[in-house]
Order: sequence, then C-alpha cells, then structure tokens
Amino acid sequence: MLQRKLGQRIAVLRKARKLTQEQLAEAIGCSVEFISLVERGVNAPSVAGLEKFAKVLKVEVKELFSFEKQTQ
Amino acid sequence: MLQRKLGQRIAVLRKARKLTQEQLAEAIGCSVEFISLVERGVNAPSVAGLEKFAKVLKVEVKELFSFEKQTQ
DNA sequence: CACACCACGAAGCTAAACTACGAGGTAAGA
DNA sequence: TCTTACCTCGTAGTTTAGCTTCGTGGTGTG
Repeated sequence: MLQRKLGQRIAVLRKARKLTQEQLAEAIGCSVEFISLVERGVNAPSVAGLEKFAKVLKVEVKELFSFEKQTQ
Repeated sequence: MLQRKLGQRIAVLRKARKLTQEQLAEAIGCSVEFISLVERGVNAPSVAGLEKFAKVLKVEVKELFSFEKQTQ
C-alpha cells in the first residue's frame, strides 16, 4: 500500500526534524490523531494536505514519495 | 496550486503515452470526466488514485510530482 | 509517581473525490 | 458541409475518505 510507505516516510522526516507528532500537527494545522493515522498508513492526507506536510517538513512533495522501489 | 501542476503533469505523461483521456479513464477505472477535471486542476485524485495513475502511466508516484521548482 | 510520546478503537461530520448527463467548441478528413 | 474524434465545461448528484473529538491504555524516563 502506498499509504503505508507514505506514512513511514513522513514519520522518518518528522523525526529527522526532531518534531513530535503534536508539534507537526500544530505546524500543519491538523489534529495529533490524524498525524498518527497518517504515519501508521491508516489514512492518507489529501493532495492539499500533502502540500502542507511537505512545506512543514521542508521538502518537496515528491520527496514524500521517495522510497526504494515500490513492490506494486 | 499543487493540483494544477499535478494535472498538467498527468496530461503530459498521458500524451507521451499516446493515450486519450478516454483510454486513460478505462485503464484506471474511472470516468472520462474525472480525468478532465484532474488534468485541469479542478480536482485532485486521492492517494489511492495517484497510485493507479502512476501504474497506468508507467511511472513512479513521485514522478507525478516532478516539476520545476514549486513557487512554494 | 508523573509526564511525554504514541497507538488504537469508536463514532461522527463534512468536504471533496468521483459519477452521469448534456451542450458546445475545435480540428481534420471525405 | 457533415462527420468523427477529442476535449471543455456546467449542473447536479452520490459516496468515499479526509479529518475531527473523546477516551483508553501502553512504554519509557526522570
């Protein structure tokens, strides 16, 4: 699943920025629970949401989808 | 807007594959009208949808977001 | 203990993802 | 001029999922 990998990627980027889920949520303007759902791959942000994540994490949107070779 | 650039990117990739909107829609499993909306940046596909677009267009998802320098 | 950080379930609201229908416009070809 | 292919665009509708709130509980650390 794409969502899963996207979530893992976001978690990695967040930790690299030394942010907690709460801080990330506040910076983005969403709930902490949603961050948790996204990182676990249960939910995925909308395209507009992706833009916010990328901005806060200081990467380009395509970086959020940069992981080795998709299984599918 | 991200949607706008995403749509333009998808249109470029579709044409590069010599597909009509109708063919793309059929391959993805959605309506032709939706393809039109997406390419014009009116709507954006969900993350699950992005996966389908990428698969049919034979690129990785991050390629869908590969355009020169976001204005921000 | 207390506190920070996070997973997770259940439930709900609402925006937007996605559809169907119909009209109209452009270009190319017979 | 008519036809056909390809696409835009408006209106309106259905359904999904993006996102929320509340609450519980687990793990680690000072």
